[in-house]
Parts: sequence; structure tokens; C-alpha cells
Amino acid sequence: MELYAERGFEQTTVAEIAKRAGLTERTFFRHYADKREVLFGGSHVLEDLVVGTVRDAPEGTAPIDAVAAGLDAAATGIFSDLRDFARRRQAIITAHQDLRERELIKLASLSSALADTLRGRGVSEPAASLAAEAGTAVFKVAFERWVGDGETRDLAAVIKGSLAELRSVAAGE
Amino acid sequence: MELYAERGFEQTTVAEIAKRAGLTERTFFRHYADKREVLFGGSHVLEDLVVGTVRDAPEGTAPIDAVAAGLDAAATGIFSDLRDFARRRQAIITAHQDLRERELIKLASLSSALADTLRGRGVSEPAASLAAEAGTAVFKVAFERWVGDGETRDLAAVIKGSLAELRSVAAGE
DNA sequence: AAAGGCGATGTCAGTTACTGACATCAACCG
DNA sequence: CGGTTGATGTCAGTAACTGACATCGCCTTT
Repeated sequence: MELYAERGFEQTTVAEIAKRAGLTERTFFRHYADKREVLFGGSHVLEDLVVGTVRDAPEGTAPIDAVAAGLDAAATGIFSDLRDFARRRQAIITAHQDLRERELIKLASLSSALADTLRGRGVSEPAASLAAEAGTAVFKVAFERWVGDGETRDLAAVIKGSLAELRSVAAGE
Repeated sequence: MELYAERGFEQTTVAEIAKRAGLTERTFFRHYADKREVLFGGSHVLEDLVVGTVRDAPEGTAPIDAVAAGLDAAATGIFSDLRDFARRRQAIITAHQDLRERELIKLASLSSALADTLRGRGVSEPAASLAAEAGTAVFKVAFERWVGDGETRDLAAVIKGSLAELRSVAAGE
């Protein structure tokens, strides 16, 4: 991340990363599938926490509420102390299409895992997929706001507000 | 697309594509930014139609309804005769992560353009972004169903049904 | 018709991400 | 002490992409 921030993602070669890490280029590729993946090692932690929370939600919880509980758990359990880090990381990601693509597929993976989990709780299609997609959409919009300027609330609060807004929007207001 | 279907995306080299097209590799890259972009030339057509429809929606239309009108226009105006083509194309895309990523960023671009358009119509944030994300989520889920097996309705009908389902889900049912 | 400009294409050389095959080496295990 | 195993290094190769320059056909202008 240091190097990506210093000279930009495209201008950083894997050879340079490996050198600063005291490793070989070949070893780098044994740890990371590609140059982009370096910035996304934490995505499975997010996915596990969100999915686990949804899975353990009380029976009878509405799908969208279960998803909301999962997102809230992630906001308070992972991101609460990481705003500065998230901002630095996000500045790098948004500057390069390749990284934006990778971020999107991580979110899509989260959405897919959420839909699987909801189906495991007896939610049928397409409700499961739509609840999962709606939840990740809320997370995406809220996260962008949270790392942006002029937002003082913590992530959990922004998510809560965005979910309420989605409810209004979906109701046709 | 022929070559990607025959031997797979990764196993197809740009040299082979250029040869079959009777061109040089260098010329290929003058027409397409990269190997993946070949399959996404139509995405700006989709975006233009959806955005244009939203822009021209009657004043006072609720954001989600304007977006729904845009998606409906795309379904009837672009995809109605392209189901077979869409299926062949989608089979290639879903088989390769690189292509899935590219597809996601095209959808994200649509969502972003939609949000801009809604803001142009006076919708404030985060309602504009959420309506746009919700709309593209509906499109994504509906499109997947439409190209999948056992779906006989046309795309417009699937979108309509998915949107209704999203409304239920968002309402907490 | 000649001249000149311009857009599309070809040619060529170079960089760099990524991969497979094999060697090495250190820790651990029986 | 010999052997196994997992992580790393070495090396050579492929293919995506890029920049610089040449060429060529078409169109305009004189």
C-alpha cells in the first residue's frame, strides 16, 4: 500500500513490491494471486462475519433485517477503528479501474454468500438474491459516504440511515 | 465470441482473434482497450437508453419508478430478440473471473450514470444513489433469471416481478 | 491532376504481469 | 541421523499491452 500510494498502482511493479518486502517476485505471487489482491486480503473476514451473523439471526427475522444485522456487526466489529486506513486504501482503489473491478467482485461475492445463507434459512428466490443485493447496495453507498468528506457519524449509523432511505425509495417516495 | 466459445477465454490469444478478423494485433488494441472489452461493446447502448428514458420521465415520477421505466425500455428495446445471444455471451462471462469483473463495472457505470441523472432531476443523496443501486440490482437479478433455465417470461416481465419482490423485501416481509 | 493532410492500419521493439519446472533449504519427525 | 514437508529462490517462457514510427488510401484544395 505504501508503494501504491507513493507512485500509483500502475507505476508500481511487482518487482519493487517484492524488493521492499525482502522477497522474490515469485514468492509474491505465491502469497497473492495477482497485483490487485494485495489490497483485498480482508474481504473474507468481512464476508465471514456478515454471513455468520445472518446465519445466527433469530428464526423468523425478516431477510432484510437479518442482512442489516450482519452489516451492523461488520461496521462495529471491523471498521470502527479503521477509518483512516479505509480512506487511504479507498483513495488508491478509486483511482484505478482494475482495482474498482476487483472491489466490485468482492462485494458481489459477499452478496452471493449472503443469498446462499438466506436460502439456507428458508428464504426463496428471488427474494434471497434481492435481499442480499439490496443489503450490499446499502453497504456500498454507506461505505462511500463514510470514507468521504464531511461525514462524522460512524459506519453503523450511516448504514442504518441508508437502509431507512432505501426503504423509502423502494416504497416509491 | 466464436473463439472464446470454442477454446475458452484464457486459451484464446489476441493474436488468434486478430488473425481471424484479418487484422493485426496492434489494430485490435486500437479498437478494444483490452481482451475483455470485446464482449461489452453494447454496454453504452444500454446505458444511453436507460439514462435517456429516466431523464425524459414525467416530472414528479418517483425515482424508483423512473428507473423502472428505464429498465423496461431497455428490456423491450434491446434484449427482446437477443435471448440466445445473451445466453451464449453470458456462458462465456460467468466462466471467467476477469469477465465477471468487467461486467460488474459496466453495471456500476450504469448505476453511477443513473444516480447522476436522478440528481439532475432534483433527487437528493443518498436517495439518488440508492434508487440507482436498487434498480441495477433488480436488473442484475432479473437478467440472471432471464438467461437461466426454466424462465419463459420475457425480460420486461421478469424485471417487473423482481421489482415487486424487492419492494416486499425492503418493506421487511 | 497534383499536392497535401488525415485517419486507419502495419511494423517493431520493449515492458511487465503471471506461470511452470526444478533446486534449495530449514524445520520437524520418526 | 535420514527423510519428509513447506516455503522460498532461480530460471525460462508466454502473452497482454504500449509507444514510436512508417505506410497507405481517401478526401480536399488549388
